[in-house]
Amino acid sequence: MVLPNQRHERGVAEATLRRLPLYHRHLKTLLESGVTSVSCPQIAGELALDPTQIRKDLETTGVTGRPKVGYVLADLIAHIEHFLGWDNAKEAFLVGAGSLGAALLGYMRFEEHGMSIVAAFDHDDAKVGTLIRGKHVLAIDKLPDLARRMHVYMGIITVPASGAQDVAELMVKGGIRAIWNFAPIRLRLPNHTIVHNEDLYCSLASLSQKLAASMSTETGV
Amino acid sequence: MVLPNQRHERGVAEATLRRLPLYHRHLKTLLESGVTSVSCPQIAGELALDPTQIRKDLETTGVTGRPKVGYVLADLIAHIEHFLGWDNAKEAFLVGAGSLGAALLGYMRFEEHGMSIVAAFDHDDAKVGTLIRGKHVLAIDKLPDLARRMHVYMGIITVPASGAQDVAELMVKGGIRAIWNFAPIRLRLPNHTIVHNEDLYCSLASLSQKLAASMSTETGV
DNA sequence: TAGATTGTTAATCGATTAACAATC
DNA sequence: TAGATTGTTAATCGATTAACAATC
Repeated sequence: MVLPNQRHERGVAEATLRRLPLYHRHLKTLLESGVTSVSCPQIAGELALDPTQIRKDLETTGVTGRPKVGYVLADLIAHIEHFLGWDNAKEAFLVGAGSLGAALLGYMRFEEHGMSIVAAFDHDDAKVGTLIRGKHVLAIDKLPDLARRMHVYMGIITVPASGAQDVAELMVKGGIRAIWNFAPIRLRLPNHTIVHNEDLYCSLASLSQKLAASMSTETGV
Repeated sequence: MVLPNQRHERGVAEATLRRLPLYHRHLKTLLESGVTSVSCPQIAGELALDPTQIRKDLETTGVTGRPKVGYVLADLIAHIEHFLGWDNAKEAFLVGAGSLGAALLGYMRFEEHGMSIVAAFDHDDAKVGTLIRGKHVLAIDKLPDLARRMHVYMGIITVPASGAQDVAELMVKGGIRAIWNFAPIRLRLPNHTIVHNEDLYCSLASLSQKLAASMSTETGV
């Protein structure tokens, strides 16, 4: 039997974490258009979602609103950004300067979303020492030391599946705690490491199944 | 009140659709190593998942096994591939030949996962007419006609958010039914269109929140 | 046969949705 | 005040997990 542990705060629902950025993006556009306050039913109408669900989601960020009025827009945005850690961007190392890695290195606006890629790593000597999208490419074996010295806690893996486990272990060795893994493989890491898998094949599966189902169901239309 | 409709088959759980590729990948490696049959408890042990959940997931593909023995490996793989539509790869058009688009064009093995990218589209005249990763880049306005003539039903959007809605509407106009959207924006499309959003900012949110939470919780360790 | 695993039904759990009092 | 919206509690829904009979 597991005793309740005060330290071990109840994790936030994954679904909520994935909806908050949606609200955030919409609220930012509202802010730009000069709006100063907003209500859940309003957001719900504009995003075609359920107002109660939105209220529950916003509640997790700790923001409070006023009946009849709604929320102060700037306040709401600030709460979401703080809750997601976006107001304090974490530096990240990216490993695997291939085409996908290069694309991510060039992604603008990760800074506004809690992450700043400060360097890339690759095992290819031809790439080491060069700049890709303005970011230095370093040799992989430098990673653990550098991560520790620079206090980098976030890593992105964009190497092929075959090399991902080794890269992940180097990251953990360097004290990295959160890994965004784009390699199509399940990493085996210590439990305290936070891993988010961005497995495109898994993602594609739901789309292809639904399309296949829709193609086979139709007989006439 | 909604009457039960035999045509409208109950949708498969999204979570199941996302786990099937995991099993598939693992089973393929088992197949390569010469294994011919496999049981749920075995898979569960190797992937650190629950055996009952795996059995339920496999059940949705329609495969049947034998008590005590398990499933015939080749049979199981074939059922997953058929269920996901991977045994009959759909042709796809990709719009937005930027760095992310180019990375996807170069992705090997989409063919084994139900999708074959046959051409790319871009509004940049400098790119139109060239080859990227061996795929022709065409002018965007050619898309609807070509999609209809070639019977292409799947589209991938890798343009910036500002252009995504227009691209999506062109796709729908061309008869495309399933869209894999990498642009960070919610598309407004007819209900019959299947959309899968691959919003990296939303995805990053869960990772950054968990990291931020873990950084703030620790006082000593 | 004994034992392990499938197939299936029931129980649990968590997230979504509904209901409603408090309040501005 | 009347009406709309928040905050919160209860009900519903669906997915996960457990239980167990059938079977090889």
